Amino acid sequence: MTKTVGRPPRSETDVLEFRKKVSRHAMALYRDEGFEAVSMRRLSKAVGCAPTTLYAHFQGKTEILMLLWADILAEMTQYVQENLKRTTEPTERLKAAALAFVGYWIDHPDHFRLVFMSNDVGRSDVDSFIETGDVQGSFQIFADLVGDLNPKRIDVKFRTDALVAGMIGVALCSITIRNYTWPTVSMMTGQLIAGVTAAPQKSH
Amino acid sequence: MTKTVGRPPRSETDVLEFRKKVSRHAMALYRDEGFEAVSMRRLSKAVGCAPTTLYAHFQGKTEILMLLWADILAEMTQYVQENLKRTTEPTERLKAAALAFVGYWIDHPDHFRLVFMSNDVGRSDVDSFIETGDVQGSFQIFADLVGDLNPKRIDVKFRTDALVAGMIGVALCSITIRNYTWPTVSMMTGQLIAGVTAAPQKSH
DNA sequence: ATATTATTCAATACGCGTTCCAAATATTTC
DNA sequence: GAAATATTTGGAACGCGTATTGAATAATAT
Repeated sequence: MTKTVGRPPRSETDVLEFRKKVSRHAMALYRDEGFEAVSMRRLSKAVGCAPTTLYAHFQGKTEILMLLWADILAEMTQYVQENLKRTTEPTERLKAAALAFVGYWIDHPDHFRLVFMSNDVGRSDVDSFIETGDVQGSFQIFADLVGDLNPKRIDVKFRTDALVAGMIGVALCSITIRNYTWPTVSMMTGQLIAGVTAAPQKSH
Repeated sequence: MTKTVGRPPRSETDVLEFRKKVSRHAMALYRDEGFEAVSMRRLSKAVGCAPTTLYAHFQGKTEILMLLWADILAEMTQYVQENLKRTTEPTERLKAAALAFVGYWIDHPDHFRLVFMSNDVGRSDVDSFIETGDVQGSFQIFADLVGDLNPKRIDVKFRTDALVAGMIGVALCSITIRNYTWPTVSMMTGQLIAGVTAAPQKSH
């Protein structure tokens, strides 16, 4: 409102522009040279600013890594969609999607780490304003499949979320606890789906 | 067989002794001062050796952190056992155990990170000879509960593993993706259990 | 132009995981 | 003792995430 003397703060568009630039370079670094190439020093060099400047725009590396989520989640979603069996049989479709989902992460453990293991566990007081829309979007496909499976649309939201969390767990376990003899991904995934298709929970 | 001249390699007992010593100090550091206190430099100081010596006995920090798994898993198992409802109703017992399991990790995110998020994802070529017995042991309680639930003991092993992986996924999601509005832990866990109690999978 | 304010910058620092290397030490056989 | 071998050590180095600080620079109102 009131005009003040001196240089004005960053304009909204400037902020977004810079964030977009950082995002682009971080993505390029990650795609071309892998996870470890995305360091604050190298990234700042690519962007063309001082390392400290990054900290004026982001509260830490974690927030920058989140810029890469959207791309990976989009790629994963596309992969899942390609692997949808051409059946109309709902259970078959859901199973195919689930297998593709878990398979994608197991085939790309670096991507998995980026999305699910790069948060600062413990420091939950920091208000990280992530674009949760990305996450929501990539889960939507499963919500649809679960919905198709259950025309009455009972408990679709939390059945879907439980399935997704379960699949992420299967991926995590398969990736990180490698010397334990886990059942096949197919078997464990089938088990999760059995839960989704089960009768509604009695809310007591 | 043939005696060779010169100093012999470390004796088996010496190796074990040193590993035990490192384990003790790592544990003390972690319990007393938290995750970030367990650094190679501080740990070596506590042990009383040079930092580089640790690398002669372990292939990296990850292998040292694994020494802490057993303790945490034991504590978690005990917590689960304490929270077993006094019911004999199998489903109730399993549900109580599952809720305790997930709750433990959510209440101790640092422990969760230590056990499930400190592996070097991607470097799977390294043959990490972890004591998988620890993991096996802490899952056994669930195998028992699942077995009680299903007297015919059909698919107990992979039903249990799927449940455990699912619960770990629920914990991971609740811990790391905090701004997404997940259903309650109770609801998601109930969903997983529904899968365990479902009819056997048709193996096709 | 000048004062004022916001932002960027370079430099420095800390501790981190990890690697390399030459010097020192320990333990054995001869 | 000497020679041989295994291990430990200290020191330095690299790049890392992050924080601080004071100087430089940019953009505005007057």
